[in-house]
Amino acid sequence: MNPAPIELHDTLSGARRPLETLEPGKVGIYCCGPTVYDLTHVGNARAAIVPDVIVRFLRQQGYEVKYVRNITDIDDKIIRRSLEEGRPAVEVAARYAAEYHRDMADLNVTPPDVEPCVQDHIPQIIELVRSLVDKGLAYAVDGDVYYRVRAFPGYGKLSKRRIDEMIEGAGSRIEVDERKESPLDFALWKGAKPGEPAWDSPWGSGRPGWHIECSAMSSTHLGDSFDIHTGGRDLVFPHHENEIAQSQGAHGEDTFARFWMHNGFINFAGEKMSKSLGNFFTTREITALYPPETLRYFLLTVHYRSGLNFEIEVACPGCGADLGPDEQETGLCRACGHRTDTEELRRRVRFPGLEEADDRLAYVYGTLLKARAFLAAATRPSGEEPLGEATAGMLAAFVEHMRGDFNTGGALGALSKPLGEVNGLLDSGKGVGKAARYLTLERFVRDMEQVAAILGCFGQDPATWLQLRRDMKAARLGLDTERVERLLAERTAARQGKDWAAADRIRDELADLGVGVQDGPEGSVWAFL
RNA sequence: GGCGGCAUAGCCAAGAGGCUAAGGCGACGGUCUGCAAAACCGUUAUCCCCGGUUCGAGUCCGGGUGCCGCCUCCA
Repeated sequence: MNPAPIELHDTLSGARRPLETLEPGKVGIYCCGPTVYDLTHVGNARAAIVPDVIVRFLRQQGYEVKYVRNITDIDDKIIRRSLEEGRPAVEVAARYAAEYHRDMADLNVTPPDVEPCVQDHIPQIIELVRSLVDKGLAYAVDGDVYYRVRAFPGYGKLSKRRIDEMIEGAGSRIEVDERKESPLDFALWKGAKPGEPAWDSPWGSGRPGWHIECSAMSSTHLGDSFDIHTGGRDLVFPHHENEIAQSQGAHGEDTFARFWMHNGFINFAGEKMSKSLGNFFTTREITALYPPETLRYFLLTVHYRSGLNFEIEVACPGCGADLGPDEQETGLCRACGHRTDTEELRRRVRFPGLEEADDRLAYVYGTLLKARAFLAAATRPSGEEPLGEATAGMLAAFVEHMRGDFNTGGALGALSKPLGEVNGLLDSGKGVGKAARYLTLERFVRDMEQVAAILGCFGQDPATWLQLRRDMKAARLGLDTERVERLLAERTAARQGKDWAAADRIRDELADLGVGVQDGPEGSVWAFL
């Protein structure tokens, strides 16, 4: 157990605070998981990867972590979807839960210790609602039960707003239900409508409202009080505000989550991802183009609380010009007048940020591959030698950044110098003793395993990953790899005959395909330019 | 309208009072190379504007300006 403090930003206090857990050495964390009504999008991916890295880091630091991430499988959106698909809501939920699990596995997200779902917690939910009614914090109307927001003094403390301001601002936007005492009162229990999933309750047949499940499931699995609660920024209000009202209303003001962590949004072309804007991308659309780890790495290059911009490039199929945002929307190229339909444009989208992440990952894995090959071919020296300075300090610097509110961006930056140092040693090793060279590389490889355990990146077999990456990039670019191999063989023959002119001509031809060659002592290999 | 967040080099991005403001991409120069590429080395910023607090501020406070988000389903 490392005594150095871990600091994290808490939304409720609005400040960075040292992590002090309820029980020393133990952390209970609740993560608001998905509502399973559709395929996960990249925003969902981020909301899962962020707590995953937090949990991994806390464990690496010696904490015993109990990680709970729920699945919301009863909800208006699921019911709507089930009507669209003409299938029972439970089937819809089960299907998208399975898809979610597949995406999470692809993205190397550690499964939670407990993954509760609403359907399995109806009794706990009813009990919680009943206790709120008993305390005067909720009231039943016609089979519905509403939370009496004005009866909870702290309402608004998380999202930093006041009830009166909200009513004023929202008056024109919320359809006021006359049966509610206040427009802000929210449903804890909804009376059954025909065709909807329903359970018996003291207020008649019905189902839980949106927020109550997280209050019930967190206390069931982590207790009335626990350490960390995470979710996307948009959940601050109303979801988490309402959770606080429910849980503290039922269990006391000094209960519930001690730290609230919220991850920032992913934006496309500078604006929030949204279906209506057509800038909505599922996780799978991305992982069809790039290795899943590339997406994961890309999401970790920025601090979790910041917004993250996904730049999009689409070239006009007609003239190759980059299309601007409005051209992307209309599909009409201003330069040549070519019109392209939306589906076609989506297939042609390129993500410069992901390209860069992909290249960077290839550099890291390439380094790892070379370092391991070197170590496998050499014998370990006996005795001790001072290691390369950057490599020796790498893990400590990395961890230091992580301790400061899980700053993955800064932590990743701490790998650069060591990476350069290691590649330098691999290249020549000049000016460094043989033993120091070996031991530095050994240390690097070993510490990168720690880094990989924390980030969930850099942990695959380098050769396998590099191959996957190359295949996907070839597919993405429409590269004929057989032709490349053939040209490469021709060039090798030319070089052996010292026919430099022919060799250079073939190299130009390969360059036109987007491929560069690297000549080394063991022959030539190709890579993307 | 209310509330919140952000503004650091050509682009992305760390930084939460104090040694020479991380890192990545790009660009330029060099090493290596048949020439290249890859890899390595080097160069490339005084932090939106104004005022204040402090011995000292990118970092704190006040006022501008500009983006973004939430207030309705949203990760």
